[in-house]
Amino acid sequence: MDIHVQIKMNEKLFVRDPEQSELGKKIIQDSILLIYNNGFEAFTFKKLAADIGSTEAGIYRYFENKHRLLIYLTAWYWSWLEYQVAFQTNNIQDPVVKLKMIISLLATTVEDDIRTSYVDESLLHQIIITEGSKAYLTKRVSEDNKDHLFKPYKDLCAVIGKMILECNPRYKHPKSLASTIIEMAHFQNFFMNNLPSLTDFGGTKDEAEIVRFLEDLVFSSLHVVH
Amino acid sequence: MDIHVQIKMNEKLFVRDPEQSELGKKIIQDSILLIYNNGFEAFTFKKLAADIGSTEAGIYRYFENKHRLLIYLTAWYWSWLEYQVAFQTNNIQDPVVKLKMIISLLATTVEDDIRTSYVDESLLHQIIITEGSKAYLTKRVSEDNKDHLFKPYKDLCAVIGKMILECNPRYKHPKSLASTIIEMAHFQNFFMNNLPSLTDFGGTKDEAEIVRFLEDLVFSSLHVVH
DNA sequence: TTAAAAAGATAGTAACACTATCTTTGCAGA
DNA sequence: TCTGCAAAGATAGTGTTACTATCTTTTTAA
Repeated sequence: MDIHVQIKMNEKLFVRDPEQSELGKKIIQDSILLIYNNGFEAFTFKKLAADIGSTEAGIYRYFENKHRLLIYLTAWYWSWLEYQVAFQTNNIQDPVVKLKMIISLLATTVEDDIRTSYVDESLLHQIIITEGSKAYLTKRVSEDNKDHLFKPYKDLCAVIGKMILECNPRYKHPKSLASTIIEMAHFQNFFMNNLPSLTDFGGTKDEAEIVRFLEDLVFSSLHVVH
Repeated sequence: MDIHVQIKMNEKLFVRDPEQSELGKKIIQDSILLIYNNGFEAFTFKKLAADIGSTEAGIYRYFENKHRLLIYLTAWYWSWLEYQVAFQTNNIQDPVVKLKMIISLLATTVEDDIRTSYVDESLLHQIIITEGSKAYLTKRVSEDNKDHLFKPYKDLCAVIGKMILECNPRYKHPKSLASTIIEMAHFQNFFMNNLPSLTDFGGTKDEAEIVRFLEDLVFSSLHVVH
């Protein structure tokens, strides 16, 4: 089987669709590498262009600026993760088991999905942990939100919210609990590796502990035994 | 009573202590205003200098760069909040009541503390919500952490962690739950106001609902009735 | 009174974040 | 095979940002 998963992205995320050309794909591939290695602050279109043997102006033909590229990467990641969730929870009936699967997908190192040739999901996952929230923590959030740039994130949150209600239809804050799970899956990971005293996992640095923490948090809140 | 609260800051946070001069205090006061109004990305030392009628070089005599200034502001805020927590929970015996007080302090709009003349805590609170995590979400975290720049945040987290254990000594993840409370008090507020579909408070936009969400989250996890 | 610390004034540089324009390449249809 | 047009490459230029340096003036504290 030689299946390629392609994710249809909102057209406002780019100037020219990077999935439609070799240069576009190289921009995605190498920007992931560069941001992963040097961080988003140190990342520039000039360095990216040099890396892929193109020019600054060439990159600008695909993305308005580096912030838009970051939003693109996060949107891509959340879309891909929602697909993973749908795929991995398919045929599971028990919403508690489903929710556990989602927590595990969120909080555990992802492997590179070979069906998406030019995106290294495991690097992208690390980028989302460190840089993801910078996509929306800006003065422009509302405008960007009107352009539906955060739809994949919100969709995933809605999916998780629904599953929470399936576990306990009387729970009062499904969406807030969903966004808490998503954010904390990443923040606890970041803290564990960089500011360990903010977590209880500094000793082992084991992602499985984050999963246990989140499961306990969620199912205690839902008053569901797991 | 004319009491002035002064917070002793780590010397690595600045080049010259801004609390020791008029210019320094103006830098703090006006940087808060500027970042509040335009966001951290658009904030520059040049604009700040123009605003306070000084020069760019003048600002650099106090802070190495704008990122250090942001770390300073966040460190100041967390120190001030820990003081608030100590003050407001003094004479309360019941750890559950104490924890509720902390949640309320974290998640509710703060009023400007008149004892700190040049810092507007209510604006600073808003800045911390939007820009706070950018202080540590960088490639430099570990180095900055070695210089103890995040100590006030970690101290507050430790205080909350202790109180969690007072409520339930057998709870397994006090520090992670503490950092979750802190982060979510802010993120749910940001989401409520900017990406409301990520929360259950989009309709009312009422901070009291965030408090209820967090209390339910915490006391469910601790298996404590509140 | 004096000297040294702080602040002000001014200038300069490298990198960043773009925009513009012109040329070359590749490829699809007539 | 020719033609036309879109994508990419090459090059240049501009305003801003993020600093650093140096010199002068003002303030302050011994």
